[in-house]
Amino acid sequence: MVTIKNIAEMAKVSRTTVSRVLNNSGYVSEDVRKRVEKVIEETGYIPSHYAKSLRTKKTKIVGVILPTIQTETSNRIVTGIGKELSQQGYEILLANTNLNKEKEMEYLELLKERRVDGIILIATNTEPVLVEKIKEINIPLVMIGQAVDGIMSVTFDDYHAARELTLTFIKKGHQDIAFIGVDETDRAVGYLRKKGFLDEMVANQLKVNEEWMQKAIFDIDSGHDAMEKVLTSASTTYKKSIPTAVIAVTDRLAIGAINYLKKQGIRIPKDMAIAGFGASEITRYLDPPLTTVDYQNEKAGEVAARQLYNRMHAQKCTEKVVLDYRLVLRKSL
Amino acid sequence: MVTIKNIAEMAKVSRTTVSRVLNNSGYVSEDVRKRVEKVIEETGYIPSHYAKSLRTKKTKIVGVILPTIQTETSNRIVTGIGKELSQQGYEILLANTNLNKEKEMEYLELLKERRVDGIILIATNTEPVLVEKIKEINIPLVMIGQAVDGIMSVTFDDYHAARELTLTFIKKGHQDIAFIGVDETDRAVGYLRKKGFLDEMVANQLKVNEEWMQKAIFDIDSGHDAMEKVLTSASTTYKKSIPTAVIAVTDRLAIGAINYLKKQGIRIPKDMAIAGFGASEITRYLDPPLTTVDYQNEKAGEVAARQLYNRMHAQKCTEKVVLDYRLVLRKSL
DNA sequence: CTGTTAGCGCATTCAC
DNA sequence: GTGAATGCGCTAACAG
Repeated sequence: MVTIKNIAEMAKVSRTTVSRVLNNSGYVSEDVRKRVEKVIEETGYIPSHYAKSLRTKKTKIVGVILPTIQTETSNRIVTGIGKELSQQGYEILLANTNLNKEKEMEYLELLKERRVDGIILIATNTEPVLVEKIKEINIPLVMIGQAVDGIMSVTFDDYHAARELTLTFIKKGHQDIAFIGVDETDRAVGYLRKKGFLDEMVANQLKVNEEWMQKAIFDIDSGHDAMEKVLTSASTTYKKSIPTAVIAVTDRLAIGAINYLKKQGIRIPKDMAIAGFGASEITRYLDPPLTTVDYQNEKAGEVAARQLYNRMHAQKCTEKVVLDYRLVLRKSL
Repeated sequence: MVTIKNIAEMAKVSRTTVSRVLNNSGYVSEDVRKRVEKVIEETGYIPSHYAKSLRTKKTKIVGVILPTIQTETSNRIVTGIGKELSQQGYEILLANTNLNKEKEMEYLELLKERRVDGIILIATNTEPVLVEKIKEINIPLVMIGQAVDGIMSVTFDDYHAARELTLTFIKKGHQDIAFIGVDETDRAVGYLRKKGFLDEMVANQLKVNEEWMQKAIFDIDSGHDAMEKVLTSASTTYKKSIPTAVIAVTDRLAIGAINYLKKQGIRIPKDMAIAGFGASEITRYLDPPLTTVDYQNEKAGEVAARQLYNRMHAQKCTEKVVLDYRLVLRKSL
């Protein structure tokens, strides 16, 4: 492997000079520069970035911890991060936990070991141990999707999105609305979206039937099963009534629910209106197209990256950014 | 930042000894080890990986170059790579070209600069400049999705998958089959899948109507438009006939096509049978469920990672692996 | 404008 | 078992 030393010898200059032309720093006369560049060209020399890092204390690497790469949300966020960061000459070290919470902690250590300049954490939980660890490793970090005191974050306005979506249902005349949620340890998706729904119902003097509130996990089939439970529970209670609408906290859950509804011959939106969250691409092509909430995930990634960049360069930067959302009203409602 | 030197001083041993306990190498007496470990624990010392790399010439990082992270295919491949590699203590440096071919070359240089131990390239083309660059940088590399002489690769059996899928259509009685492809510079998806289709048609003495062979790009709407062209061209020719089936080279294209068909009131599969490639999750939940080809992308990622690992450790490893596929027959056919 | 010197944090001889 | 010495490839004072 050819090094800066070799180049220096071949060009009959000092290593410092080579370093100077490499980094365009300091003054180098035109002919010396030419000479050095020629040698570099000939040898195909490419400087070692980590040797440089050892000196400069900057790796120009940002670690991105995510729960799974297999969702559109993650994809878009990572795309956004990548676009923004690559412009600044940073690369991304991928840390995919595959939904394993323990790995989140491990990766935090690992990224510290790698001396990444910053970390972006696409979070699914806000447990104290995690928060503690984050503060312990002491690396600029911004969290996406969940907000925690003392940690920079970019979040979505889950609460108000849920409220507005619910209100839209109500305005359309729906009073009996079912809800498919997820565990509340996911504060953003599990807790806030549910709270938004409930608060808006109450604000409109509407009761919520406990049996129509189902909890699912993050996959399509789970949405199917939750929908089934809503309808079968309805038929076994004294009320014998059925909701006229259902809100699912993710598009995938909504897709699962739709699947069940279609199997039962329940027409959408005539017999049952439905909506999801996330604006995944496919929702536009469903039959009928699904009403959903667009959070502009890619933008979230960009914003987070920019926040991190500012933080890494000790510029002023707000602690918390809450991103806007956009209701995407389609035929399913 | 606390370093190995500090630890050594605090534990009243030499740096060498600290290094020994860190790497479990050489002999260290039990009490000295305890002492050192205690100091490490107290200080929260985490060794610098890149300083280590400078000495060992191993970064334990693998670069993954991909055209886009926004497709299920990529996701699954990356997931597979990640699972396999993390077991071996490697991390992934993400290089997302966002479908920009020039960036492919840039990233190759960049990864060289970062001194990654190996590279996995999810390729969309096999242009000579790219191949040349790959050989020039001289880093263990395995390509996924495309095969090139002299480069290790993991590919899918696109040709035979296309043939078998086509044969399945024919056996169901279809003779007039349309085809939605992509540009042939993508040898695997564009060229091989098309060739498989054509060869199988010919092998069964079936003619292919030129106007039913449409070329699209990689998005859903493009599938919609291609389908439209197939049907409108059909109605303007002297034949006045319409195909009874259509094969799209990706699931997304198929979804777009289905969208158009439904708008036109054409029933699937009664009036028009259809199939795609890729086995994306959603195909299972479409109405009707879409027949497709499962390439086991995650496995491809794993295999590629294992191949790369072997290559990096100078073990014997086959140059080219061709993965099996599986037809997923569903109601759309 | 250019070279000398020094050292980043670590692993690896080679002595003892 | 342990330590001293050395150098990986690079940048950053500091002279000149």
